[in-house]
Amino acid sequence: ECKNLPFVGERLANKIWEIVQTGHLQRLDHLDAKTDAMELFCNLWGAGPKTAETWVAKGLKTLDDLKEHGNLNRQQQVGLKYYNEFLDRMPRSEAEEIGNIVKQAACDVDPALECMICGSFRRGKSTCGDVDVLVSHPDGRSHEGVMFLLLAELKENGFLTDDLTLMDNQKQRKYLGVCLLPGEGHKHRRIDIIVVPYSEWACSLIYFTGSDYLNRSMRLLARKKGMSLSEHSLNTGVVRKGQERLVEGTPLPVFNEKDVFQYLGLDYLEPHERDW
DNA sequence: GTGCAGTGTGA
DNA sequence: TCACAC
DNA sequence: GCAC
Ligand SMILES: O=c1ccn([C@H]2C[C@H](O)[C@@H](COP(=O)(O)OP(=O)(O)OP(=O)(O)O)O2)c(=O)[nH]1
Ligand SMILES: [Mg+2]
Repeated sequence: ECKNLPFVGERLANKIWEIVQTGHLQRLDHLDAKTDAMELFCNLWGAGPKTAETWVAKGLKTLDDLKEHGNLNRQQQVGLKYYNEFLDRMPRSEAEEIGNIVKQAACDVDPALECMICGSFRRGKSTCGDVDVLVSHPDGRSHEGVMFLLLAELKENGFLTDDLTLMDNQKQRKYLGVCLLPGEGHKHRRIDIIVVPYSEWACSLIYFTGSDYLNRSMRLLARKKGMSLSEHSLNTGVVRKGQERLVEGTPLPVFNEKDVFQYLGLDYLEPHERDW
């Protein structure tokens, strides 16, 4: 029956069948200590399968082992510090509070700045894994240097507690970090901020609203139509040989999200319909 | 059987 | 260039 | 797992 559901094929259906019949999946019995450690380590921000593999190979098993012998890079140290806090998601209302603080700070930097909370929040989800904020300036040029000023503003009152990207130059447009709402009883939360030229607002908005699955689907569709979609632009006349791009193509005029759907021949999707 | 998105940051 | 992230 |  469930095999008729999308993304449930024969292999998965058999597993579901086994669980329904026996209340158990044998395949899970063979999972060992190594698998446990791999999962533990891959949930650390900044670590993936490769790094986890080297840690397991060294015989490391616990988070305490990592602190001592993991040779953690800067991001992973932050990941370890907030390991448990980063595991869970925040209520939508909290994401909104965090977003509002960023909006206020942006307004203090320049009242003309436009600021939108994207990601799962914009898709209307009831919980959010982090807060994704898109920032730009409608005059088309004053976004330059804004990231630096915005972060300075947000650090003023200790709202940003840790950086996962370094601000080693003024030109950075993508910030990943950690924030903490003022007052008691709040957890540290992940925050992502991007500052983009206004000409890229629509493509950035599509990208940052997601979902990631929808982004990949739209980008694949673009590719099949000889186009290329990124957070910067939708290009036409792209010529590829496998992965490499032989001809860049030309950016199509895109003024809003609807334009992108239209060029791709898709019906427009409201943000809450993009939650694939 | 093959391919599966495109880009930014850190080291 | 690779690993990891969005 | 799915589209081709
Ligand atoms: O591999 C990825 C990951 C993310 N994104 C885009 C879509 C996504 O919606 C947005 C923000 O990323 P995030 O990881 O925050 O996802 P989310 O959709 O906001 O979910 P969550 O509630 O877990 O934060 O960036 C991609 O295009 N590709
Ligand atoms: Mg998010």
